[in-house]
Amino acid sequence: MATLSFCRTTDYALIALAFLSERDGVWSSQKLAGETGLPASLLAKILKSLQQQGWLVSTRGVNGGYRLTVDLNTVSLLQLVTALEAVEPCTCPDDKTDEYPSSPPLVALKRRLHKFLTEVKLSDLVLAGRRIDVPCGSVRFTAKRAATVSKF
Amino acid sequence: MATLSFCRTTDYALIALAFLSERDGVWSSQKLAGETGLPASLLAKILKSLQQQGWLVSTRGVNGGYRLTVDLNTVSLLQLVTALEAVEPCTCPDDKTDEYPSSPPLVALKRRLHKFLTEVKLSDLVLAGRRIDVPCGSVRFTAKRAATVSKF
DNA sequence: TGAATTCGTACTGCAGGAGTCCTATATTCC
DNA sequence: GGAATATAGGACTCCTGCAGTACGAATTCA
Repeated sequence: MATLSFCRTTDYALIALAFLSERDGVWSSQKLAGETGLPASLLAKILKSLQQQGWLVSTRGVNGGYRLTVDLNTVSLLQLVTALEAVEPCTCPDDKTDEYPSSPPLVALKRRLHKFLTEVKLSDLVLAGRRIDVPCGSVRFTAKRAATVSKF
Repeated sequence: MATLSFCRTTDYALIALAFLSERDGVWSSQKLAGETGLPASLLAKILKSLQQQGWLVSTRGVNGGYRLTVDLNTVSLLQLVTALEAVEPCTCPDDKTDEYPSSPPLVALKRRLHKFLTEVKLSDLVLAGRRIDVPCGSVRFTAKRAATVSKF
């Protein structure tokens, strides 16, 4: 189902960006996968997307790889999510691309979520993670797919 | 893709609940579908889920249907999302059901999202929608599927 | 009692996306 | 120049959300 969730792609991207932000230099997708424990195939795809966004610079060939070129303090969660999907920021909610009626409560929901995603910067998550102030009370989404369990 | 999105199920549920909260009486899924413009087949399934949550009471037979029995002020967005999926609230983030490492930034993200989802009550969305204070600046998720466009 | 209505459940099909894999291209080093 | 390495880009498979349909069970009403 996953009615609301961050999927693996977002998770992996966040992990990779956090890793790179704390380490200088060039990292190949293979090495990055080894260090972070993420599946290499998907990580490669994600890194390519991030490079296309201009957040990473890629170098081919021997000793090549990716290097972080953006300040995570300037990147919002919305930008990350947008970068990784077929998502477009919308300037006006009353456009007609929605197939089913965009009812008022739905619009209100959009606005809230937009605000939330915009306000959270990736650096916030990295720094918060470093502080390890992690009490219980988080959320876990359980997918039905055996190997896909955590959704965000 | 849909890395982060409310899917149709959540949207439809919200629309249906908002509709019922502003109208008293019993509504069959057929009538509700007619009034809201939602597909009857999926709406019927959603209503059943909501009934199983105890938010609606169902009556069979002629003049049967569903009736809202919960105060939307007491229902959070998290509860709605949870009710509609194979989602379990998690009491401790370090359980071992996650297949990939739950890195610190990821945990921080979970906490933020959990907080957001918990704080937004369904009544907030209904009331906000009624005020029609809807300036531009919302978000639109564009799926590739032709008839599926808006994701939340 | 029987007909009409409505929920409950199961089954099916389709489309799109997540995730994997394979090949082509670019770069470095010997 | 050739081998090794790494990104670039596509093609492919599988899963699942969405939707439709059909039949059975429960309830009302004539």
